[in-house]
Amino acid sequence: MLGRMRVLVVEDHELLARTIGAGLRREGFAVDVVTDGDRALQNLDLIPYDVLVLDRDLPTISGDDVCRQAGAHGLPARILMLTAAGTLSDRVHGLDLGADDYLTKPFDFPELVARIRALARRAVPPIPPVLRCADVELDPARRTVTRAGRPVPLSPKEFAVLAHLLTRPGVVVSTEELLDHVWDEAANPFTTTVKTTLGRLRAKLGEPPIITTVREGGYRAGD
Amino acid sequence: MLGRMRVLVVEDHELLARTIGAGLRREGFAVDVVTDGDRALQNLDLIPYDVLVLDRDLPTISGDDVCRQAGAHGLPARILMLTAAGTLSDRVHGLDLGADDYLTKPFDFPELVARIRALARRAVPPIPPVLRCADVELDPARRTVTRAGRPVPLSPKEFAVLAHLLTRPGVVVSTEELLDHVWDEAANPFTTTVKTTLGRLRAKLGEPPIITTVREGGYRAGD
DNA sequence: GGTCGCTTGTCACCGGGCTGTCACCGGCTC
DNA sequence: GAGCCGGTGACAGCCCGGTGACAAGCGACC
Repeated sequence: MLGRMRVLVVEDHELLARTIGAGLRREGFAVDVVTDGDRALQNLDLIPYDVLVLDRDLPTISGDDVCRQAGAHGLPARILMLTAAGTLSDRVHGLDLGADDYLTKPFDFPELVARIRALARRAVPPIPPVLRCADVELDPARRTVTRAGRPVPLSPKEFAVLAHLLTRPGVVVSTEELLDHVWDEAANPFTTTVKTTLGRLRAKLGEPPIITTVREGGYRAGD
Repeated sequence: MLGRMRVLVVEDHELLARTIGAGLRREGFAVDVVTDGDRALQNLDLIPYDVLVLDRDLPTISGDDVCRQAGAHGLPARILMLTAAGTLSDRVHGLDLGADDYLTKPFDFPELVARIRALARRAVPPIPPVLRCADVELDPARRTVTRAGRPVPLSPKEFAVLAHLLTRPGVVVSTEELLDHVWDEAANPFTTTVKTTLGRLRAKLGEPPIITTVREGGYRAGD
């Protein structure tokens, strides 16, 4: 990766924070260190960090909250969460909150560096964890869809199609692309599978329509 | 992110491979499963996967080699490596080879799913540029045309003709060229199809005219 | 193991809008 | 004024997409 990578370390344990900061600087990163969530959010507003190293147990504002707000702001930083040795569900929950990776304390420093590098390689901003379109919300982590607050039960295929459409609202997605990404090799492109699935999806979503058809083109959600 | 969810699982232990495949399909991913590195590379050439779940210990071609070659090909897939419980340096090495994440066996299935989701949460493909001419805008991705901000509903043929003209503003496009690019081989060159379509297109675009006619030459948009 | 229910792929059929064709008209050029 | 060339309105066939029905596959549950 080109240029210096900007890293923000958020860690309330001061000694640990300094140690991490110094170590990362020695590895060539441009590092800022703050010790609480308020400062973290302030800095995030000002500086386009590449990676955010975030302790989960913070005073005032928790790491989870920082994570959520960072996601909501559409901030470009990749998030690496530091957690105390916890349960599996804790760890999974962290990822689904919008973190891109996590590391359990205590950790070895080379691993932290390697993970930061791996994160910085992903040049692309993360997507906020919940997809919205009008009064439809799709939560990838919880695998749920609601319309006007009411749950809409969807089958796996229907959910995948809707998720695919909602990632790029307003963009027309062709039948071929849907077959490529939602179905697998076994899918027969000469059948009516896609349009049938879309019909069922539309029926479950109800009125007014969320998905429009573009003749000869494909389907579009939103706008 | 979740919309694009094509996953290739490369795992030589057949039962494990099947289990992972079935589980991921139930989570809504489009999954292909192969059991060796050769097949993996073949599939990677053919299909644009989003995430590659790669066992490190493979027969014939090692996971490391697949990883390297996938990286060399500039393939878009994110790589999640599965490793036997190994040393730290092994794990770091995997990340530096180009893998984006790793998981040590044995692992819990929910964690695998969470990590794949985290990986799939990634770049949106670049948006094709919007074509403009005076107050007319044509967005190829959204398949929309607006005039002075107001949407102009066009049929597929009309849209294709306008798009073709707008890609080279000011250039005269002959009827033959339009037939070649917008219509297919079945089009009958001795009929009035093109001029009829152009008439309808002009009518929908309204005043002032965007498309001018060059007698004996063809049509031109803009300039 | 049997049965129920859900999901999903396939087929047949329908309806509507797109589009190709034709006839006719109008303007420009010899 | 005749000959061309392009524009326009009407119309009919057709193709694309929507829908309902059905069956196979697969878990879940008893």
